[in-house]
This record gives sequence, C-alpha cells and structure tokens, in this order.
Amino acid sequence: MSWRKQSGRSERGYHHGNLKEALLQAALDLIAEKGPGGFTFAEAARSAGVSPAAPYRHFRDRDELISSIAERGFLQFEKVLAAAWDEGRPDTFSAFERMGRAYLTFARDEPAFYSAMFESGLPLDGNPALLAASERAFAVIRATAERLAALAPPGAGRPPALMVALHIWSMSHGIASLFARGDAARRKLPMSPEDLLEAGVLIYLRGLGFATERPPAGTPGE
Amino acid sequence: MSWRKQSGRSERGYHHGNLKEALLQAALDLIAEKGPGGFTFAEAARSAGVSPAAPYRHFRDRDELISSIAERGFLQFEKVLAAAWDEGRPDTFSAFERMGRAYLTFARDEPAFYSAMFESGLPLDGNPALLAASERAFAVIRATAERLAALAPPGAGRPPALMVALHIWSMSHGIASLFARGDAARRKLPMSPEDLLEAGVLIYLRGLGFATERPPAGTPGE
DNA sequence: CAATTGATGTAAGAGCCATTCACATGAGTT
DNA sequence: AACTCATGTGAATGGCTCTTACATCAATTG
Repeated sequence: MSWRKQSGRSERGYHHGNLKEALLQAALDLIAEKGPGGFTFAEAARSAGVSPAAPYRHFRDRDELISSIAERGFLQFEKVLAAAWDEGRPDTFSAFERMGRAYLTFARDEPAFYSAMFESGLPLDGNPALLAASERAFAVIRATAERLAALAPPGAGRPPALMVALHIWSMSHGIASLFARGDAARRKLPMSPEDLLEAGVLIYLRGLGFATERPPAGTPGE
Repeated sequence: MSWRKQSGRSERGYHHGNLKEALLQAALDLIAEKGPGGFTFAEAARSAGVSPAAPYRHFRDRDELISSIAERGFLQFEKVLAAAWDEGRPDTFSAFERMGRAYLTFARDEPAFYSAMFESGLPLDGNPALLAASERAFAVIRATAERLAALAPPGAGRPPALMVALHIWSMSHGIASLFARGDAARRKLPMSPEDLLEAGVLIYLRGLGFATERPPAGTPGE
C-alpha cells in the first residue's frame, strides 16, 4: 500500500516533476466544473497533491494561470476553426457553415477554455502572447471572410473582408454566449443554436448579394 | 443635502436607515470600477459605513446582491431600449437603428449592470424575477422584430419574428461583448462598434429582402 | 406612558483563499 | 563528494464570506 501520497497518482518524491502541466489540467477541470470564478489556486494545488505555495514557482499569480489557459484555448480554438474550414473544401459555403458550427461546438465542449478566453476579464493589453494567440484565431475567420468577399457579386462594391469577418465573429460569439453555454438550458430557444447561426449567416450572405439556394427565412418549403 | 448619514463618516445612529439602497449603489460603483469579480461584499459594507455582517440582513448572500443588480439592470435596459425604439417613430428603420445604438451605449455606459446581467454567470433558472426581467428586455427587441417581419417583402415567405429578434440580439450582444467594453481598447477596430453594428444590421435586413437605400457593403458612397 | 418586540446592526469567530518568506530537498553538475 | 539552483514546504498575514449570539432602537400596544 502506498502510504506515501494518496491524492493524485502514484508516489512522488519531494518534487512533482510536471507540476505546471498538472496545475493547468487541474484548473481546466475545476473551471469546467464550477465556472471560471469558482476556481481557486489552492484547490488546483490540492488536486495536484502539492502545497498551496507550490504553484507560485510556476505562475506569478492566479491571473497568470488563467492567462495561460486562455492562451492555450485560443491556440486550440484556432486549430478547431482551421480544421473546420479546411481550406474551404469542398466549397466555400459548406466549409464556412462548418466553421460556424465548430465555433459553437467549441463554446459548448470547452467551457473552461471559453470562459478563460472571453469571460475572465483579463486585460488583453499587457499580455502580448495572449493577444497574439487571440489574433491568430481571428485570422482564421478573417481568411474565410477574405474568400467570401472575393466571391461576392460586385453589384454594389465588394464588402471589406475585415468587416465581414467581424460580423460573422460577432454573431457567432453572441449566439455562443447567450445560448450555447451551460449544460442544460440558459435560455429556451425554438431552434438549436447551430440552426440559429446557420440561418443568420445565410441571411447575412444573401444581404451581401449571394444567391442562397434555399430561402433562409424559415419557410418550410424547399 | 445630507441631513443624515453620509456614505463614509458623519454620524448615523445605530441603524442606517437605507442600507439596502446604499449597498446596491456601492456595489454598482465598485463593479464599475473594478469589474464584476473585483467587487466584494465586505467592501460594499465598508462604503456604506456598516459592519461586514450588516448586508446579510438585506441579502441572503453575495450572489443575491448581484442578482438584484442584474434584475435592475434588465429593467433599466428595457427602458433604454424601449425609449430608443419609441414605438417605431418616425419610421421603423431609423428607430431600429437607434435601438441598436442604444444597446451598445448601454453596454458602454453601464458596465456594472452589463456585467451583472451577462457576465456574472448567475443561474437564470431558480430566479424567476431575474428571468422575467431579462425576458421583458428581450420582448422589446422582439416587438421591433415583429414590425420588421411584418414589413418584409413576402418574396420567399415572411421570416419568423422571433428568429429575427434572436439574430439581432446576438449580433448586438456579440459586438458589445467583444468590442464595446472597457474604457480604453479591448480590441482594435477599423470602425466604431456602432458603425459595425449598423452595417451588419443593414446587410442582414437586405438579406431579408428589404431594399436598403445605400449599399451596405462599405463602399464610400456619398 | 411604559413595556414589548421585531427589524436592523455589531462583535467575534470559523473556515477558506491568495500571497509571501524563510527554509528544505534533491537532481544535475563539477 | 560538494555545490547549486529549481522546485516544494510550513507558517504566517491579511482579506473575504458567512454564522451566531447579542445590542439597539422605532413602532406597537396595553
């Protein structure tokens, strides 16, 4: 019987060996479980089986840990979005829609990351790494908007890709924040967040001059 | 004009006389100043000049105080949106745009309310009063969507008003959350949040079949 | 006009947390 | 084998939430 350390894994000497990673993982679990505010430095240390002072060897303070999580979250977000976009295969529109769904899926499946990224109230400035990670994720959205803008019928001038990207991001983020969080039900909806986003984007694209195959207005016809 | 208690000093009998209001106001100030997480029950009590235990005579716990603030926030939000909408005067579209601006203005000018309403992570269920207040505010947006939907050209079937309301709300909320918070600069934008929202809504309305006077696509026309 | 009482405040304290500092440990280096 | 530095510990400080027992006072009531 190991009388030497019970909490986490097997026995461990005076040094943990991988504490930084263990703390990040513990924090992710705790945030996912009890919200971004419910997470405590001390409890993360406890899960990792170290004293409350140990984390300070790896993070200046609690905020720096959360920043690290947010940064990782943005990197993973970038990967997820880029994978969904998949260079616009098989075609720009279906890839675009896939990316929208990926946005909502990420918000739902990674509440800890999402909270750290968007709801922790961290100052973006003064943290270049975090800002850069955030911008890399947005760059994916922007690249897709670039493709869309290039395809837009030149009827009344091409829309600026950046603006399109910001609109899409805003609507996705709004839907994710308002309707796609919290396991059960935050607010009741007559349709899934995914369908809501798809319909909204379809209408928006029509407004940009794209012909959409199906009426986006919700008529049951097809 | 204080004939009696002042926020900090001044004589005050054993009883405060208006502690509940004083606490709400103090909390509002503190949240505005230091974010929703930076607010503490103890400090609010201190500002009001009472002991740390006094607030518990008026609020079950910290969360209940924040809930109260969120509820008041929704009521005020409803007023602001309704005033901006002004029954659709002088015409539906300009009133609609005015309401969008009011949304962003509220997010910017009332960060404490906005935080409590949308970023505090309070459970909506289990708090009927809060939920009701939230729904009353949304009802304003929904009513405007109702008018819009009724005006939509019947080309491909009328869009469901509820869906339109949700889209508008989501885009407004997304822009407010991402770009219209924090005094200085959260993320840099090539245009103001207001203009971004206006352009987005214009494009969206075009997608619903409305003819928009000006090209919404960002051409520098006029 | 007391006496009572219920609402509102206070004092003290338990238990939690973040953070710091002096000190301990031990892995890698010399 | 001695050294050293990153990493972890213990103990302490100060703050926070919330509870419990008690204090004060305004209003009611006999």
